[in-house]
Amino acid sequence: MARTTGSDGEKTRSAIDAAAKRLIARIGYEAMSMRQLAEEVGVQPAAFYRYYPNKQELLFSVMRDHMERLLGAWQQENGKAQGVRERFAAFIRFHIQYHVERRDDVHIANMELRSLSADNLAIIVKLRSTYEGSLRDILDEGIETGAFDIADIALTTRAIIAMTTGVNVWFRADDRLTASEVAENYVELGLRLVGAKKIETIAKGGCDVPVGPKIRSF
Amino acid sequence: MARTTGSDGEKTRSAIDAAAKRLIARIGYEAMSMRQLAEEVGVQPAAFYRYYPNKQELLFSVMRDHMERLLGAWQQENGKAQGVRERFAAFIRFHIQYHVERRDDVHIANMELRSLSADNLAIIVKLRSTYEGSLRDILDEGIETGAFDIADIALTTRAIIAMTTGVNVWFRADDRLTASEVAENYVELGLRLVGAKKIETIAKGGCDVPVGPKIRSF
DNA sequence: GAATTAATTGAACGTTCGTTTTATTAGTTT
DNA sequence: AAACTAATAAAACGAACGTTCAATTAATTC
Repeated sequence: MARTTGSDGEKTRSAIDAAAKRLIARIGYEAMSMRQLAEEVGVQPAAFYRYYPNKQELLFSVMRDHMERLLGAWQQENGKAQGVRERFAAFIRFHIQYHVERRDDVHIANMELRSLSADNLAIIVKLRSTYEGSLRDILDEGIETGAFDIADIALTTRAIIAMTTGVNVWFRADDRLTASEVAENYVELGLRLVGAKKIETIAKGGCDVPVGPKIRSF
Repeated sequence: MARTTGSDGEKTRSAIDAAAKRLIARIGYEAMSMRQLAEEVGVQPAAFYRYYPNKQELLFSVMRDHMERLLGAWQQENGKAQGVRERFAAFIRFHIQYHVERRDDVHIANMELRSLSADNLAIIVKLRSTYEGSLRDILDEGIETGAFDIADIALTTRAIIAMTTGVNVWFRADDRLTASEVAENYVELGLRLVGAKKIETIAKGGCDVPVGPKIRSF
């Protein structure tokens, strides 16, 4: 046999992408064989090479696409919020929602950096630090305006990224908490981390009574 | 050739362990070949099988040993601290110090779970949740005694674990912060996360003025 | 010093790896 | 309907994989 009836380059390409994401997220890039990928797509291994020059380029493409989509989505969201506190909350909401919605993409981006070639790694790391830098900018602004109380910005930025990204490890859609409930919990945790003062508190010069979300664990 | 002069089973075993940890941490379990490992040790590939039945058992051994060492070390540390607040601080200090001291072990434990067989995974996951459970116990106690203010214990536990474990990703020994400086910063962040009240505050029924460590970022 | 055990080598096993080449058919254009 | 392009299959490439086996030498025991 050769070309199959109803075969379509675009459909095959996206089928390859989808299958690759699933497989890489599940078993890892190194563990995924091209034959495994081909079978998942329902095609012979050789067909892959019409769409990508090699396995490495597939991984890079998946990660680059994800990072650019992530950055674009956040830039769109970033403009909406008014005030540092709300911008900070918006970042955390966005970050967690996005992570939950595109689990595989995010998981690959977090786990497969070491499988990238040196050149590709440099590109992805740059995109990643652009994204993380946008959180840092919010913390900077929060300090300048006096809304936040932060001892070490770089360290706190990393702490928040790690904390929120960690959701991806344990979150399941059928859990007791929905994605937005988790997000709201993390907004509160984040506000605590940055030492956010209540808006009235800043004006009055008073002090905060900690208020958390109403959801309690069992 | 056959047995080499000065060859010693114990030394070879620990050389294999050390090389394996380095390699797996650096390039990953799947990416590490037995020939690569053997060369790193300075031995022929076949020599490995005198010490481990197969590659999987090596990974499992590395991870089990690490988890048991971690648990043992924390149990030793756990008894010392007085009061919930100090116990909590001790956990964070311990966790970060241990992570910094045994980077490779921790990195492997975090990254290579998916490369374990089902049976081995179950054992490691159990050890892991025992460790994380000991943090949760501290949070529970903090809530009961009124020292902490936490909306969702399970979620906050995970947030703290993720935040502190994340140190391993970016910490370098030659960074601007020493391990214990980082640890102290994270103790403050942790206390914020759990809504810890100052000891005097609890008695007086007053409110907190956030106080962070003195180290500022540049 | 002979017998035994410990530690390793060198060569090979069959399998799977990522990838390439060539041929063949499906769809599109002229 | 002929010519052309797109999309695939089938088969094979050499290299590398984890692992096994038999032979060999070093160290230890008797």
